Amino acid sequence: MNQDGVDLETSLGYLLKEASSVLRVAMEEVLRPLGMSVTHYSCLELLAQRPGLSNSELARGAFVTRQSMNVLLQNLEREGYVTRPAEAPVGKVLPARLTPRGRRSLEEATVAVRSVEVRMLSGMTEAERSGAFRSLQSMIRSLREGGGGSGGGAGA
Amino acid sequence: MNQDGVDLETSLGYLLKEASSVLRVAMEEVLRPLGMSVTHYSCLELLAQRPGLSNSELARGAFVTRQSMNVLLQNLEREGYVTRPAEAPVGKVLPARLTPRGRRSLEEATVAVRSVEVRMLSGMTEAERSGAFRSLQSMIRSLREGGGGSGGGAGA
DNA sequence: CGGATGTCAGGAACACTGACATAG
DNA sequence: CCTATGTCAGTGATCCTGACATCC
Repeated sequence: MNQDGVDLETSLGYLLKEASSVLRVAMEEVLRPLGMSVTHYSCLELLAQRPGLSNSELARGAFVTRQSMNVLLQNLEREGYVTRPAEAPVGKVLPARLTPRGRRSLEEATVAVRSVEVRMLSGMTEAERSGAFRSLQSMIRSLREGGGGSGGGAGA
Repeated sequence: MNQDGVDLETSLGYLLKEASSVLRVAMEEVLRPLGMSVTHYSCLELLAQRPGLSNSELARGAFVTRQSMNVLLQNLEREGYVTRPAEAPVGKVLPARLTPRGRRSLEEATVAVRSVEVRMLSGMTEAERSGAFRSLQSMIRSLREGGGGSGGGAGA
């Protein structure tokens, strides 16, 4: 068996997909009662940690297109969770910031999300966590290096 | 900073999402020339390794709903990549199998996907890979245990 | 009867591609 | 000119919900 196949049972790629799927479901589960999607939460969290991020920067941080983030951002702005200046201080970039209401909303969500993360990491030692951290960073870096169609970046 | 936040920079959850996002993009990139989506490929791969899987089982293995998998399966059947008996041999379960055409299609895709997986794992030692494997399995197990609303299965 | 399955249908939430104008 | 950005519009894939029949 598996003379050519990747062998799903032992494939790190498959396991990575499975883990992120389970994590996504778990996060949706705790965020749904708050009327919040994962991207929604990610946006607020990004703004809390790095106030003034632009729409495009938020999109990259939440792993969606800037168009999707724009729709979300407009909703958040209309509902009073986020504010953006009417005029760009420089260029076209509109720096977004949380309102007090946005901050309160995020606090609720953070409690819920953190409980998921704590549960996910239960049963792992500190060494295992830092090992997993480094491994994931390595995978991301390797995929990004050779990934883009812009040409080979494999060299030095 | 981050008196309450999860700190995206050091969050394994965030890193997991990032890694799966990058992996997904990389897989879509190599599968697109073959006219194949990730779920499409996953379905063929599952059938190659475990012939006779039903629609519901394939859906669980590819992390989509059975309705979504059903649509895909019908397309694959109509285009001659997969066959299912007209009558269920037992119960309602229709065991699906790859046709020779499906197998050929999968072979192309496997080469492409495996190159992505190899690239992802480049720069990691064997110990790091098995460590990451165990860590991901642990995260999945922990999230599943306390996750579902079906009740606690934590007790022995 | 309940539980799991296969299948069809409608609608909703979400994301993506394409396109355009603006700014550097 | 080229790139990045913000934005509008249309499209697509996925999901959820409900429904119905079948099989254990």
